[in-house]
Amino acid sequence: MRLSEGVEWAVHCCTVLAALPPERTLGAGALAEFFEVPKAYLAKHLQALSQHGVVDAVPGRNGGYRLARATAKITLRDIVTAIEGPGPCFRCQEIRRRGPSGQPKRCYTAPCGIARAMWAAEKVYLDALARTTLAKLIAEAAHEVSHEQQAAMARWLEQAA
Amino acid sequence: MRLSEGVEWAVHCCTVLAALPPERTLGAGALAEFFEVPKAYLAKHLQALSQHGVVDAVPGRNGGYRLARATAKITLRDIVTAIEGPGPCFRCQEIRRRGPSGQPKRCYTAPCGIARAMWAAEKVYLDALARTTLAKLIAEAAHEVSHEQQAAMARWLEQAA
DNA sequence: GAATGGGTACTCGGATATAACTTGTCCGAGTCTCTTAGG
DNA sequence: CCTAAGAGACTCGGACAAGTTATATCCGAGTACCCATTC
Repeated sequence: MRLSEGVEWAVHCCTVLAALPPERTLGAGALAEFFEVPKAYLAKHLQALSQHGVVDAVPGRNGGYRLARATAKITLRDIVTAIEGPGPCFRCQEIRRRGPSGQPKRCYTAPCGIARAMWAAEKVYLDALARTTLAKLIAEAAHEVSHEQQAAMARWLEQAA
Repeated sequence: MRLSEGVEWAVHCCTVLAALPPERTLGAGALAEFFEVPKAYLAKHLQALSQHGVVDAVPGRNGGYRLARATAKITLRDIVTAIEGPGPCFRCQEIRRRGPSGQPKRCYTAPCGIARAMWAAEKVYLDALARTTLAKLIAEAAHEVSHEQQAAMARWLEQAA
């Protein structure tokens, strides 16, 4: 089990977008330059965020991306789900039905207990992600990141305007 | 993010091994027949379980696998970790250091807040898996599975002896 | 009849191909801006 | 001077390859059993 590195990219991009003045946007190219990642591939992930309503995409010359709603309303779960897809990590293949001691399908009404346990753990995981808002992440970072770097980021945002 | 289907195979195999009389073993071939899965590939996963101390492998003619300890001492976390590997799902690439506003490495002492949040969620997930013992799964299944199927499984275990 | 040595059959274990998915790239559709020509 | 039309440039969006991991397979090493031979 391994998450796509696109998740890390997406979350970081959202924190940068959160620093923008209202209505301003930032293009995939600018974000790719900011993080030194392949532009086209980052664009793919931003596209996923856009399709899931995490960010808004503005087409046209001065277009780009901006957060679709307030940082307090965006959670890590939203971003992870957008990048990784909605399906559960554990896919029950119902192998209990197969083999010599398997029974007809009608005998299996409830989901397999193993699958239920795995899904319950996944729910706990996603709930934990849902409790972490983008606003909380940014507030934490504000205390930890040096003023120097925050200034450097502000300067970069200006020149990228 | 997607778990290997080997996880499902491994857990089901453990429940079958738990039904064996003490000291009896079951080979990879028998388990593969029971679940109608490719024998060689299942063997690979059983090998992983063996290396992580979940099951014991007995070589030789009447050899095979048996649980390494009591079902109450084996958790879903043990099995998932054995199959999927020990590393975290989220691998922080430290992209915060990169790009035009990145700072020298010494400026980043604590792990990235994003990574901390992701890892905290993973810990919750693994803790949930660790609370689900094999004994609990089997006890639940005993109430749900029909007596007919339990008898079929017992018969199969006899003829596989 | 009992013991022993060897052959055989069955087991696990790791090294080896194939398939699927993640990663990475490219080009087309659409939109805003700037320029320029005309009124 | 103001307006408006058109070209241009920059944006997102989906379609198209390459690399890596998961899937599937095979063959070798080792062990216990079975049987024949011998005492």
